[in-house]
This record gives sequence, structure tokens and C-alpha cells, in this order.
Amino acid sequence: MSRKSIDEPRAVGVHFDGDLRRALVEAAVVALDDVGADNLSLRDVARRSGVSHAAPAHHFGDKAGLLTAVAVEGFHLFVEHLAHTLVRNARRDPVDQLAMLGGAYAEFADLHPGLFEVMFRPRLTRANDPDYEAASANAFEALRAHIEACQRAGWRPDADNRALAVAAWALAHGLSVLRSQGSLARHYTNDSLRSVVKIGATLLREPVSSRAPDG
Amino acid sequence: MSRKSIDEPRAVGVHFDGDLRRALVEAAVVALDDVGADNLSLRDVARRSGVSHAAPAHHFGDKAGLLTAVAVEGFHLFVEHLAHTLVRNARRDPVDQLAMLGGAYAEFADLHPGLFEVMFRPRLTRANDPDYEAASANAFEALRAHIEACQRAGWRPDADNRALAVAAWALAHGLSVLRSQGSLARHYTNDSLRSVVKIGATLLREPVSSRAPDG
DNA sequence: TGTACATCAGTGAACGCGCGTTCACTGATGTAC
DNA sequence: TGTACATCAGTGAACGCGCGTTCACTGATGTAC
Repeated sequence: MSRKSIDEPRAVGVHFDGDLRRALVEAAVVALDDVGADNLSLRDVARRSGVSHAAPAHHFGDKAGLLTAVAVEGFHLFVEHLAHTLVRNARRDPVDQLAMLGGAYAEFADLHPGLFEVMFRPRLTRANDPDYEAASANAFEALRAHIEACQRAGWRPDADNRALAVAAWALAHGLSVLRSQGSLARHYTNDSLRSVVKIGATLLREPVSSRAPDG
Repeated sequence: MSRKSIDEPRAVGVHFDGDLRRALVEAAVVALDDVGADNLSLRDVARRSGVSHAAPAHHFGDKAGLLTAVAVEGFHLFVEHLAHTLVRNARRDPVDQLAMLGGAYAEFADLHPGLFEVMFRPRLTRANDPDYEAASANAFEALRAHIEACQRAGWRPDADNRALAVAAWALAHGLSVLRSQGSLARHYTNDSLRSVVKIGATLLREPVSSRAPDG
């Protein structure tokens, strides 16, 4: 009996122990960072999860279904990552924190390049999926709210809140994408995270001189 | 004889009239914007050019070779597009022009979404190719030089020139990417080009209030 | 406690697909003599 | 003007590949009685 319980291979047809859906999503996250969004296949994910290649279809319908669940998970991890950054820097002033959020953004893209790609390429996913929409909106809202805090603290109080949020988002996103593709390093030797944060802060905070007369 | 010259189909084995290499690149540019970088195949490009599917290999070796040539062409078109923008706005002050360059950047991403993608995803190409490096460096240099002009005109004269260039680049790139993926529209209703330029200008130029005391 | 039945997660074989790449070839063109 | 030869762009058949999806199935589990 003991021998049997030790040697017994995973029996054919036996149900996956626990939550295969979750296991597949997690395997996909790992696979994405391994092989990149372009090379991810359902069959690879199934392989990594130790199930037959047809199993994912049961839970997600098709590839877009899996990627949608993956993107949702990605946004959760992402928001968590940003929140941790705020907690770690709770005593700083909001604009400093904003710069650090930018750094955390780029850091996340570093840690999870494939996942990051899936999150921000809605064509790979079912972009109308309510969970996806909620997760994505949740991330934006966190940023927007923080910008509001910055404005309350005196940073560009008269600018449109959402426009500022979009601008800050774009700045962080652009730095992250260019950095993770290696494009930044091509033209800017010091593309470390620290340096990138500093670059962002330049635009956020550097005092603006009076405009030169035109012509 | 006249009949013959009119009806004569492209004879088997006849050399392509003129420059097949160039024709293939141009077909690829069109195909990219049609089907996206992910779905581009050598066979499709060959089909569009009216040659056998093995023909591209002759000129580019492999897929990465074709995409590299495509990216180079993309950077040329890109720089041309930006230069036209400057010419059309020659009488404006440099910082206004900078904002318009940002708009032109996003506009290019709009016009050529697939091409844009290939240009900025060096993993698809042979990123060490000297032509690619030169074309990419040329684009960055144009931006950097314009930033220098802005600084000479009194805009953030004390900031590091390359850091400013990287920041402006990232801002424009982020806006363009998010917009072309449809992510921006998800959280910001008015994602027109004009609106995006304004958003960029917000960060570039909006006066900064004095910092609020911390806590 | 036992039986009959429904549910459903996962299997594994099979499908058709388009792809990138290889390769022996054809035939047009240019060059040397 | 004619002949022999080298070059080389493009052909078309063939290859092996991994893929997403479908589908009849198996067998474990839960439920009703």
C-alpha cells in the first residue's frame, strides 16, 4: 500500500489536484517571461502545467481567453507592485512618490516583460472582458488618484487631472517600453532604473524658465 | 508583335522588372500596416510582390533580414515625416515645435502601426545591422538637436540635454503606443491627436508651482 | 449501505493550416575572345 | 558577328514544424433515492 502510494504515477483521467485554471494562468505568466508574448502557445502552457494540450480550452475557450485571464492577473500583480512602492515610501512627498511610481513601473516591465506586453496589447486579449476592463481601470485609477494627491499638495494644481495622469502614464510607459526593448540603451548609455527615474523627474519637476521671445 | 507585347504574361524565369529588393520592402511596409507585425510572413510579402515565396530569401537571407531592411526604411520615412512637420512650422518657437514633433510622432504611429512596431521592437530585426543602427541613431539625433535648440531658446537650459531628449522621446513614444493600442481611449475619452499634443505640452511647459511642505 | 444516474474536468488522437527554409533547377544577361 | 562560359535572380516542389481547435472518450465525483 505504501509502495503503491509512492510510485503511483498521475493516473490517467484523474482530476488535476486543485485549481487547474489558476495553475494554467501562473504557468502562462512564467512562460511569457520565458519566451515572450509572440512565442507563447497554449500547448507550451499545458506542457508546463503537466496536462494535455487540450486542457486549456476547457477553462478558457481559446487562446485569447487564456491571455485575457493572464492580463487580468498581470494588472493585479502590477497594482500590488505599485502599492508596495507607495507603502515603502509613505513619508515622502507625493511628487517624489510619483517619480518612484514611474521607477516601479519600469521595474515591473523588467521583471515581467512578456506579461507586461500582454497587459498592454489589448489585441491579444478579449479587451471587452469585464474583468480585464476592471483590472485595467483599477490601475489607471490608482495613478489618477495619486496625481490628485500631488495636485492637492501644490503640484500643478490648475492642470487637468486626467490629462496629467495620462501624461505621467505615457512618460512612464514610454521609458519602460523603450528600456525593456533595449532601444534606450542604444542612445543613452546609462539606462539603469535609477537613471530612468531621474529622467522622468526632470520632466515632472524641473523648473521652467520663462519662454524666449519668438524670433 | 503588338499583340504579343500586350498579352505576354510575366514569363517564367524573367527577371523582375527593376528592383525587387525595393519592391519587397515596400510590399512589406504595406503588409505590415495591413496585418500587423505579428502576422507578417515572408510568403505574404512575396505574394503581394507577385513573386515566388522563395524569392525574398535571395535578397534578405531570412525574415529578420527583411524586417531589418523594413525598419531602416521606416526610420527614413519617420525622420522625413518629422522634418516636414518642422518645415511646416518653421516660424514657431522651438518648444511649440517640440510639441508638434510629439504630435507628428503619434501621427506616424497612426499612419503606419505595423511599421512603427517593427522599428521599435529590435528583437524582430538584426539590431546590430549598421544600417539599422545608423537610421535609428539619425532619428534620435534629430530629436536631440532640436532639444538643444529649445534649450538655447531658454527652455530648461540647465537640464542635461540627452536626459531631456530621452524624456521627450519617452513621452511621445508612450502617448503614441498607448494611443495606437487603444489603451488611451479606454481611460481618456478625448484621445485625438490634438488632445494628445496638448497633454504632452502640459508636461513640457505648464508652469510648476512651488512645492508644498512635506507632511 | 447500495444503486443509478448526471456532471464535468481532462485525455489523446486527429484535422488542416501556414509557415520558414532548403535546393536543384531554369533561363536571361553580361563578358571574353 | 558568333560562340562559350560564368553569373545570378527567381522558380517551384518539397521538407518538417508547431500550432489552435475539435471531438468522442474516460473515469472520478456528487447527488437522489
